[in-house]
Amino acid sequence: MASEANKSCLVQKLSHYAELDEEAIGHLERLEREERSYDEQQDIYLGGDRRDDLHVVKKGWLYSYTDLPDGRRQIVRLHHPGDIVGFEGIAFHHATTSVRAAEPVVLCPFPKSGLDVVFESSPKLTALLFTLAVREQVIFVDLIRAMGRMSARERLAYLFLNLLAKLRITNTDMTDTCRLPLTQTEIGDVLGLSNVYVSKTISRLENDGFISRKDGNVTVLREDDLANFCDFYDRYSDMDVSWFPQS
Amino acid sequence: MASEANKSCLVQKLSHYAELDEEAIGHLERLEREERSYDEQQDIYLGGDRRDDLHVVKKGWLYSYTDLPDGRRQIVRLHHPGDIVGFEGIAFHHATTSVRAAEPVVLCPFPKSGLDVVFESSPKLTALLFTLAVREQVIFVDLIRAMGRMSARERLAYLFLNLLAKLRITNTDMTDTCRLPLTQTEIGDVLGLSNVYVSKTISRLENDGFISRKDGNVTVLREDDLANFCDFYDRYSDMDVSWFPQS
DNA sequence: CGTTTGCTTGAAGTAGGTCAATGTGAGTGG
DNA sequence: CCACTCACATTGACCTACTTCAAGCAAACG
Repeated sequence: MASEANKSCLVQKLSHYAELDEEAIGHLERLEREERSYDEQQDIYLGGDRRDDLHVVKKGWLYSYTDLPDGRRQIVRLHHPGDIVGFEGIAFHHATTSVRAAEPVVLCPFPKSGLDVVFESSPKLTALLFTLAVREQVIFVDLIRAMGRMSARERLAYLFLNLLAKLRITNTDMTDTCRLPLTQTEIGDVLGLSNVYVSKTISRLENDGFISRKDGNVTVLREDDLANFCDFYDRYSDMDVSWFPQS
Repeated sequence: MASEANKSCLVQKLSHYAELDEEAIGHLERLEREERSYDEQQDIYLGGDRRDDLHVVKKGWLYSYTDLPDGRRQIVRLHHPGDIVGFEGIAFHHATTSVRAAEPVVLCPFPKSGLDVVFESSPKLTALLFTLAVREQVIFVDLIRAMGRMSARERLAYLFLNLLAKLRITNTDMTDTCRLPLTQTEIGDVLGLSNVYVSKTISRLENDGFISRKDGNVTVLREDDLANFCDFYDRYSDMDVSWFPQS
């Protein structure tokens, strides 16, 4: 169906970790049958909503966030093409976070039951999804570590490196530059900082020659130094798939 | 095998969410065949270690933590009886965190392959474990929210409430008091605070009549007020298990 | 071409950190 | 049973990384 060039991001991402047969690929492509577009800053759903479907991200960045009663906000996860949004809906009847488009996006909604089919027919895909869920936990742990014990400078370094590592999985041609369609207020809400201090700290990182900025793109200039500086581990490139069932 | 009274904590915990048949229970009990004791402050394993087995907690509290190169430490997870420790080992060859006993503990080690058996023979148990992995993500998200956007006072309130909610699952007779076998330095390392400020903040919470302390126990005096104060959600009591396969 | 939205920069305020002294059991050895 | 120690908790004084407030600016947009 899909040409090699614009192969589904989801398939592309999952294939990075395990070889999938025709049947498994068929299952995945069926999850992306329907398409829906959303405007920049539009909420896809809100925390507390009753949820029955998940989404595959086809295009654009979005994020999951929660508001505190008094208006403080925390962004807890950035979503990129190939990600599945709304997995938490499997464990709870109601959404625990809200999801918003950071820029114009295209999503493919599919019902929870679409996953049942995957679980029942492909042990290998089940193992992979399970592994991804566990990997996600590790990424949260890294963020907790950054927010609990690192300075603003280190947290920003962590954010940039993590973005690069993640995006490289689906953009194999990517080098050290990536688009950053987030306001500084949003970046602050990811890292638990104020927009003002994000601005000051990014400027300092730039002056010190660690990164550079141009037209909403960030370039990481001294990746090794930065990784060392914030003790960064790439959680995307190698996972243990040796125990997966054959099919 | 086990009498009703000292039924396995793992079985007890999982049974809270879904009815398990004899066979499934048998699988779980097999995971707790072997027992091993550890002293207070002893490390079970260290981040970076090659890991081939997981552990069921039989007795005592332990925690997962990571050190930064310069000695700062972040505790990322508290483990209690009935928890499975080391799930992350499924996604990576090497441990991503270290695990240490907060007090004398008893663990039941079992090989990764013990899980394979579960996956292959019980779809229902697989679904449950998957759901628990997702639920764990939500709990991490709550912690990220607390660390990113809440004051020390709110974070401590969150910690106490979360502990109560979690422990009530396996201790059905528990009311509003729980043991707290952690030093204030350890509590600080959980919440991203210094030991000194933990001391000051807990004292304030006590003076204000929210909690009381006695012999290493904490009592939550005004649970509703506290929950309101830190916008707490109990993630333990109700999960969506409606979609689970029948067996 | 005015309005809005986001970035920058500076000045002033504060939550929480660090340092240091003192207190207080719990365990240990004599 | 007492002295000694050691690990923790407490408390106060001082410090700083961050926040908040506020003003000015630039780019995007109707």
